[in-house]
Amino acid sequence: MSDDHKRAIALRRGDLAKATGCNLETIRYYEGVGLLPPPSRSVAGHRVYGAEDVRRLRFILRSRELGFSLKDIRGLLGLGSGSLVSCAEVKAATETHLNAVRAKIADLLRIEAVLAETTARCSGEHIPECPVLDALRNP
Amino acid sequence: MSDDHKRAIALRRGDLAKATGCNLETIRYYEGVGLLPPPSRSVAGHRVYGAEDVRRLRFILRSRELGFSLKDIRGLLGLGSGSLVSCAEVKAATETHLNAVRAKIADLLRIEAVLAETTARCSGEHIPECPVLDALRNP
DNA sequence: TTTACGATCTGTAGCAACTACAGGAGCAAG
DNA sequence: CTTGCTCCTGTAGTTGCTACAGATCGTAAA
Repeated sequence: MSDDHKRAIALRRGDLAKATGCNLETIRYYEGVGLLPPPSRSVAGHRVYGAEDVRRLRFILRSRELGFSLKDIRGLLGLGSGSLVSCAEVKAATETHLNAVRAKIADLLRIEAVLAETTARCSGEHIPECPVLDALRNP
Repeated sequence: MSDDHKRAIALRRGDLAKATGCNLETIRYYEGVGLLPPPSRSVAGHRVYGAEDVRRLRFILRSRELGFSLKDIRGLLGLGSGSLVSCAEVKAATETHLNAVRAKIADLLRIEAVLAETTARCSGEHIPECPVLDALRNP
């Protein structure tokens, strides 16, 4: 009478993949790296998942969409050490990540400016010296 | 009398690394993947580089800074197949890459908006439900 | 019942683009 | 001659998957 007192849903790996949009093999991978707990098994040894696994995997995938690394996500899930992640800790992790994202955006904007400028200067004709190649040659 | 008619400079691997700012091991790696040609060797078997190697490695590093993949760079260097990369081909490759960069920027801006909004909504206090975790849970 | 097809199981190898080590030699200075 | 740096080779680790190979399992039609 412990586990699920409601009629438990039982999903196979392919079902979980479809339910979450996750790649089939990635599920096994996440189990391997400890993001998903080892699920119970059918008599034949097939993995059997429940509603909690769906929620957890959705959380992981959503975090990945937002650019968190698997290490970050381990933290968000409270698998780091002391467990029981506090709201403040999650906020801190998110802010750190936000800074990293902003840094990357700044990087890419600089790159974009250089690329846009160089291609704009290039006619595509057979000119003695190519400004694009020049830009690559001269930092 | 062929190779270098000027007094050739002779750099060891560490010298080339310093001259370009490239990591020492990366030089060997680039040789392995065919971006740098196998250099001549000293009697003892040590790699010996010249001015052309410095130019080529600088070109590679600069391209990497701008986010080109090694595959892209192989193309820019004309190692693909028919060699002799035309200005138009370089321009096309650069524009393709520019589009990819812009797409990535757009991605990151969306991510940034979500992260900024969620952390703004979070006080860091012990509130029943954490809006950051909610945001991760509900796509 | 048999047979076929799909889904699942395991382990392992591959991708990018490096980085870092282990264990052995070379070379210059004190 | 010894110390200490550089260099040599090959290989393993990183991150986040993805894709096989070869075996087994579950189900549905013939």
